[in-house]
Formats: sequence, C-alpha cells, structure tokens
Amino acid sequence: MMGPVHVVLAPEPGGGMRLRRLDDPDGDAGPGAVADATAAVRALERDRSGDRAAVRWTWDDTAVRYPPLLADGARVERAHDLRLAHRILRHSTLASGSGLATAPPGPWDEPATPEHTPVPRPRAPQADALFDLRPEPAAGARAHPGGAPDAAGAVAELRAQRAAVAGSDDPSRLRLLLAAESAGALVAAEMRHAGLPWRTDVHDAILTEVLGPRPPEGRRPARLEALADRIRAALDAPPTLNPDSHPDLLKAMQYAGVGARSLRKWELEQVDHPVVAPLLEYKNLYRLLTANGWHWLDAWVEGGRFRPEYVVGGVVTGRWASSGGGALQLPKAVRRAVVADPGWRFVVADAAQLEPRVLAGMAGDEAMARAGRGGDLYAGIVASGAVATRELAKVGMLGALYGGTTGASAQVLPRLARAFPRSVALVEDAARTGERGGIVTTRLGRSSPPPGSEWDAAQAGALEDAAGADAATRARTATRSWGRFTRNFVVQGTAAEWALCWLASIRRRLWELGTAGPAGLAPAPFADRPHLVFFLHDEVVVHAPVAMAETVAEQVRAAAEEAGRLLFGDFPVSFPLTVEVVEAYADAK
DNA sequence: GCTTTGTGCCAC
DNA sequence: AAACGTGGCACAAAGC
Repeated sequence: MMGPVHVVLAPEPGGGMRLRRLDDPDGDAGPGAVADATAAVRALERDRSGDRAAVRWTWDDTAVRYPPLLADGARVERAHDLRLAHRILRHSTLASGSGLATAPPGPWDEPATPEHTPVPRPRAPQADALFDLRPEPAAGARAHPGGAPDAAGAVAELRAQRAAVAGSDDPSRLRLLLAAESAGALVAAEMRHAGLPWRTDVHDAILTEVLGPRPPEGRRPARLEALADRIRAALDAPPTLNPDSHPDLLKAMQYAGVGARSLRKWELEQVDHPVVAPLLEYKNLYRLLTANGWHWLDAWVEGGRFRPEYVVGGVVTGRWASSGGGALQLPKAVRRAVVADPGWRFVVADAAQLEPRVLAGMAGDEAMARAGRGGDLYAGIVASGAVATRELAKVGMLGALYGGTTGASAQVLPRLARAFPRSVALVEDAARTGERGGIVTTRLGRSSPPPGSEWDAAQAGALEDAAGADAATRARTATRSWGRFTRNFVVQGTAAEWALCWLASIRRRLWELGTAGPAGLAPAPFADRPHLVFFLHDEVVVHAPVAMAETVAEQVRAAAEEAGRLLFGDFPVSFPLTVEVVEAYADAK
C-alpha cells in the first residue's frame, strides 16, 4: 500500500484552482491548474480509493471549498482545514513557543472574509462587558486584503502548522485535535448538503393544530387572538392592550395587582392571578409562531430538507455554533415534522451524561468511571453511597461543572468531593486558574482565551487607592465569573472533542458500509448511502435505509467506543449511548 | 429611517 | 430577579 498523497487545493489568482502535491512542491498534482476542480478531485480520490485516506487534501476553508464539490456529487475522504487549525494552534498552550504562535497576526488570523462565507453572515457577537472575546487588533495588523491565500501561501501555512505541532508539548494530541476539527468541518458541509428531511405538511399541521390556520400577513392566528382577549379580560384592560408590548403589559399587570415584576415564565408561575394561565400559554404559542412558525418554514425548508449552516468551532469551547434557522435549538414541539424518507429511518443516538464521563476521563478518576459503568452515571453515584438520590447526584454534578454556589447543588458538592476527589479537584483547579486570569486547556489542546480588557480594568480598578466597595465587588464578580467560565471550558471543550472524534468515526464507518441498492431521495453522493443529517453537541441523527438501520446503530456505538479510546486510551471510562431507530425524530426519547 | 439594546426562551 | 456554563434568535423599545 502506498502512503497517502498530500495535495493542496487553492484558488489561482486568475481564476480556476490549483492542485499541488506536497511531496513535489515545485510541481503540481496531475493537471496543476485546473478549470474543473471537481473532476480533478474526483479523479484523484478514485485513483487512490483502495487506500483509506489515500488523498489528504489541504485547503484554506472547508466551508468554502467543499460545498461546490458536494454540489457536483464529489466526496473527499479527508481534508485539513488550515483556517480552523490555525486558530487552534495560535492559542494552544501546548504550542505556545512555536513560530506560528509567536508570529504577528497575519491573514490566517482573519475571520473568513465575506467571499468566504456563502450564506448570510452571522451578526457580530455582541460585546459583553465582562466576556470580551474579540481578538484585540495588534499594532501593525491590517485587514486581510480579501483574496483567498494562493497555493504557495497555503503550503507555507501548512508547513508552519506541522512545525508547530511537531515542536509542541504533545504532538499526538494536537494532531488528533486538528484531524477531528477538520473532519468535523467535512461533516458540517455534508450535513448541510444532505439536509435534514423535513415534512412541510406535517409542520403546517402542527402549527394549524395549536395556533389555528395560517392568518393573513400581519394578523395574529386565531388561538393567539383568543388568548390575547382572555389576557385583557383578566387584567380588565382595554382592547388596545398589546400583549406583545412588554412595557404596556407590565403596566397593565401592575394596575391589576399582579405581583410579578417581569414577564419571565418562572416568575409568572409563582404568582396567583387569573392572567397567569392565559399569559403563559400566549407566550408559549407566540414563541412557536415567531421562532418556528410559517415564516421559518418559508425561509429554511426547501425541497423537503432543512439546511442549516453549522459553524464549526464557532463556540470558544470548540462546540459548534449555527447560523440561521436556529438548528441547534430545534424545539421538541416541531420535531414531529422531521420524518425519514420512505423506506428510510433515523438512527438517533445520544451520549448519556457525556460531560461528567469526560471529566472522569480527564481526571483519571477511577471511582467516577466505576459509577458510570452501569449506563446511568447518576444512578452509579447513588449506588456508590455518595448521595441519596439520582436527582441530587445530577444537580450536584452539574453544579460542579457550572460552578453553582447555591441550593441543593452546592450542598451536595462536599459529598461529591469526598467520593470523587480527582474529578472535583480538576474543575476546582480550572476555576482557580481562571480566577487568576490564567488559561486552561482541554484534553486535546484547545486553550481558553485570556480574559479581556474589561476584566483587566475591573481588577485594576479595585487596586486603585480611591477604589470603593463597588469597585471591589465588581472585581470580585468578574473574577468569579471568569473562574466559572474556565471551570466549564475544560469539560465542555473536551466533551466537544469527544463528539468530534465520534462524528469523524461515524462518518468514516457509514461510508465504509457502502451502498444499499436503489437511490433514495437524498442528494448524491448520499442517495443510496446512510449519512449524517443532524448533530447537537452530544447527539447525532443518521438517515439510513431501513435495511441498514440496525447495522448503522452498531457502528454508531462502536464509534463512541473509538472516541473514548482516542481521548483517554485504556482508561476504563465508558461512553454508553441511547440509540433508537425511528421514523420521526420526535419518536426518539 | 436605520442600527443597537434589552428581554425572554429555545437547545445542549 | 436569579442562582450556574455555552450559544442563537425574534421582537419591541431605545438610540442615533
């Protein structure tokens, strides 16, 4: 078997694409500059198809380069995403001494330019006073001129990345992280290409059932209008009262003597007044209408598929974000509309108690790993004798992961600390590091950002001679808040790494299962193959021909075991899944 | 008129 | 008015 060939694919300044083999930096793979990149990619993938990952592509940005290939029905086995890798290496404490990390900011530090972003750009993240994560422009840094890096630039960047990894404190972990991140980018593009099967007629029926028929533009659906009347009646308010206006509604509620100071659900639930029931229901239906109503259907579902844009690494911790359509917040109420194609099924799998298990693995916590062996980690904690009930075990663990300081979660923390000292110490250490303004790093090497300028200012303010009590309070609040962030970062970030490895393994295994006879409704190259259609932090949905569903379920389980081994080697922490084969997403769980 | 901010709820 | 992490999104109000 030949080793893999490494091929850089980059745009030519004058148009078209260039394929350059890395082992032959002065020459070009096959045709060199090509007008039809798909044909060239397809030919090379086919020539080497006997070998797993026989072709290793490198390009600037999977989200830009891959969709056109997929549109032509071409799939690549493996592709290194330079921009995603650069971002990780630039900040990782494992590679902090590298040339890549110490160089002044360059084009690879720029976010993807508008030309790089095929779908509507997400709104700029709002600057939070405390968590200002936007990179601070260094002196001398200037905007990326706009054009994508050419082949020479991509080769140079790849070499810098390889050097940074090779010279790092843990090359194998970083190598795995970059491979997983890059594979995730392929999965994201493929899921968008394939789309999540969506039955517009079922969705419309759900809306009609709970809201009434679709009203003319600008009018309330009948059920909402009726609830608005009941709200007005309960408040003795005039017909002009608009329940969508918070100030008006709050005023009317105050006048009627409702003892709520906000319109939050949890607060309304605590007051006893006839307006509460219709108001809560109004808010419920209003949310469905505005977030996933007919407008959403018109905007996001086409040809029986929902195609969201996933933003790989879009969250600081390494989780994915999404842009448009709210793919990561699909409410349970509309999941009935997610129906598999005729003759196909969904294999829905979700990792049970992923974050505490990941914590056990990171901490080398044998006791916690043992508690997780039976499938339900929280039940295992109860069985260990540490706490009395499953609910306490759950809130206690979540409190440890999030930094909860009140209520039941804080009360059971000492008991958890006694029973699982290694796990608790790991998150406490991460919190202390953050409180000092330090940086924490995940299992595979993704590092947290340093605190922003607002944080520094708060700390400095408390040290000034004239500093008052409120300056001290502000500094303390900022300190603790950043500690909660770094505490959670290590666990959430490592869980995201596990999930990336899981996804990558599922993707490869599904492809290796091959085809299943006649083509279905999915687009090429997935028409006759099981394929991923949805991912949500610790959950995946595979769309598969009926006859293959059980095999797919087995492979998804095997992939979870593989992910555990990749991150934690022989350490005996398990990652059990809930796996179901269903026709509609709503039927899972 | 437009953009930004505040509110509140959805997902994990 | 949350307490306790990460996000996206829609709307009304406020600001320019």
